Amino acid sequence: MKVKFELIHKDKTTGARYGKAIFLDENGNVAKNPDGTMQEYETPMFMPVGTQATVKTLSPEQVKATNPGIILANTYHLWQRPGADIVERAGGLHKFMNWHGPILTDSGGYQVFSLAHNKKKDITEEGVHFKSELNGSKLFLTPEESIKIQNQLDSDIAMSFDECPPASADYKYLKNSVERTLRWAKRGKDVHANKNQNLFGIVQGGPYKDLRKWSAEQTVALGFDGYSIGGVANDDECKDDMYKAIEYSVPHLPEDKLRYLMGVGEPVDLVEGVMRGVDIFDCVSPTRLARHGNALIWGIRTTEKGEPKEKRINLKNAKFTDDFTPIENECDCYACKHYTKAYIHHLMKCDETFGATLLSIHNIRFLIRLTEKMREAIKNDRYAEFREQFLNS
RNA sequence: GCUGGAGUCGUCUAGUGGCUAUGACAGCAGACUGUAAAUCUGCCGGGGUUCCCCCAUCGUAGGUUCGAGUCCUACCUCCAGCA
Repeated sequence: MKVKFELIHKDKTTGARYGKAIFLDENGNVAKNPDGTMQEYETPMFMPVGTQATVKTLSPEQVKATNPGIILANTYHLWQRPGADIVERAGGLHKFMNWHGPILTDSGGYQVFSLAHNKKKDITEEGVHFKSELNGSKLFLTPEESIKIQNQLDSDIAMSFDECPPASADYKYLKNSVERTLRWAKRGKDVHANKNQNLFGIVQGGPYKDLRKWSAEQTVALGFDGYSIGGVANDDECKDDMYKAIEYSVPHLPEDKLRYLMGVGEPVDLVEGVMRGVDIFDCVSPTRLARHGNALIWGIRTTEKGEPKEKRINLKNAKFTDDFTPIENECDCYACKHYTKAYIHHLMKCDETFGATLLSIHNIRFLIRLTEKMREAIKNDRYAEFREQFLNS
């Protein structure tokens, strides 16, 4: 299903975008979900991550109840297990994992950063050598292979295979890397064969204005169904560098295509990203924080480095033993409507999976509610005010 | 009552004459941004000026020894077997 981005309203003072990602069937009509609802999803949007074809600890029904649009899965991990052939024989990723909404597959580009780096420098022009984290065997992933796998997985949106360089990479390294990522994008596009699948390009270039501009312009020149901004929020990258990366990329991206800020999911970064023209985000943080006992709560705190960061509570802390109130009174999620902090504390102390489930539901719903509030603010041309309020909460 | 065995942090445990008493669990906190993450890190006898220092400590009390959780004696407690 081809995706079309409809830009509905731009906030008058900030330029933040409210729109819809609309998935079209072969006839160009809005596609329908099995339950009869239209396959169109409002932006700004937060996409929950289901790396191994499951949002960890949640059933598809539980994911759906958080009201998400698109969800993610990962090419590298599904390539390794169970293998693209198996998913294809299962009838594609949607059928395999029983998720009938849109799915975006990351290309494995992030694994170039998280798995290949810090081992050996094994990134070549041809592709990337991995040492399997499962059994140590040698793996080789190329742009062509990544796209072919994604074609087989039959996700709705495939991502170009890019290098996601560490935040510590210097200008010279980044320049080479950005140029290679562009060549990889072209190679991937050339073999992309799934007519029902969209292919997104990725802008790289670290915090450098000229590299981001060049990367964006060249990637757009190749022509993709949507564009993402990559290489942010790695290592100890400071917020300023992330915001620069967005500011230097966005002006060179077309207005009528989705803009995806990859891997970003701190509430403050969503708010800042949207102000700078980003439409969609994904992040593992709500589900990972959940498994580690943390619940996102409304507001901002300041880190030791002086940067704004999400507020959260650790339900494993002893002080919640007898706290019989919900995580957030005003939250409409399943966990907040039916369970107390004391109960979730108890589950986490006992290592009961249901604790992680409840916290995952809350954290995902928290971010999606945040995007819902952002949309309302944009529609009413009150985004600057909303942001101000959020940052001072 | 007799014989044998055993007592080490909240719990279990390593230790068999030599530097700072081991590890696990529990407990208390912290970290986490396109998931090698239901993981990782720190603390975990007491006190202080807490990257350092002082004091205490292997059931209790003595003893042997330059040096004892470790060897000896007595006692206490527990376990097993026998009465």
